[in-house]
Amino acid sequence: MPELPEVESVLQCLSSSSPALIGRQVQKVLVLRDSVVDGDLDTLVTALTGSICSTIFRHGKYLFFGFLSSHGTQSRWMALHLRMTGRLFLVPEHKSRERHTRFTLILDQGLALRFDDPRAFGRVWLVDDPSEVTVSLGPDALLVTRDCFLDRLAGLKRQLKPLLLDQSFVAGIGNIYTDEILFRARLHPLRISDSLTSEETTLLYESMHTVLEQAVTAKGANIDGVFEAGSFHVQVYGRGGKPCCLCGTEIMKERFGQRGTHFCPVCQPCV
DNA sequence: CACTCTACCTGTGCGC
DNA sequence: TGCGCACAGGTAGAGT
Repeated sequence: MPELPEVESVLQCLSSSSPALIGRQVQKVLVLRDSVVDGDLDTLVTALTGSICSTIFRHGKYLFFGFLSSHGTQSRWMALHLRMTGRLFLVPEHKSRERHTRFTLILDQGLALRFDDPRAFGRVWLVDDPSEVTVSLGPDALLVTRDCFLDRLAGLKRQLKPLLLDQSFVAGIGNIYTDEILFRARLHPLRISDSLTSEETTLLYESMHTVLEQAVTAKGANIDGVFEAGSFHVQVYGRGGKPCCLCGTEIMKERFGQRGTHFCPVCQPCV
């Protein structure tokens, strides 16, 4: 599932590819499944056709593509969320369609930006300004400073797992990295945020930062070979019943808040 | 405010 | 072999 590190990897791939996405003009918009577009489909197709991609950035798990109209400076933005199984590729135009391709921008120079998504949860939509989306998000989990993190934590009384998953607290962390962060911080997923000592709070921030930095460097997670994209090795996610890499105890898998949660009952004691 | 549940999707892997 | 079904999970929105 693409979380912050995987989305960052997509961004860096699109930004560094040559020939680049930036500067490409959209010749045609192919919508192969209508539900991929949130909002009015015709409006999006009309706005993007003929426009030129001028910038790309990421906030949490969201990607934003800036477009300039070919005749003026009016800018529109395409927001995109990969959800669980979405993938983005900049490909030669003749490879612009696969079995699960939902949406494609046919570009100049024989290129295409292709959005594949087997489970079809991912979405693209048009916004006048990215802030329409980011206003409801917390700061990016990779960029948030320790002081800002501690400020946002203060006064909250919430279970750590749902808190880290809450995109309005910090943006970018999903189910996999939540489990990895809490394992590294040696904190039980159901610990209440206001019960943490200041040392534990700092450890939580440092763990979040370290795990995300390492995963970005590794270009995403590698989960028992399921994900080919990255090489970040998970220590608890998907390892229920297997030995903890620190103490050898069996990793537990339980459902907390409708989500599979993996943790070591010894390294992450319930308090 | 904090939490729970449901809907949205479809490929995978299990039991029978 | 093949069928049915639980499961995976990010987000929105409604409910407790």
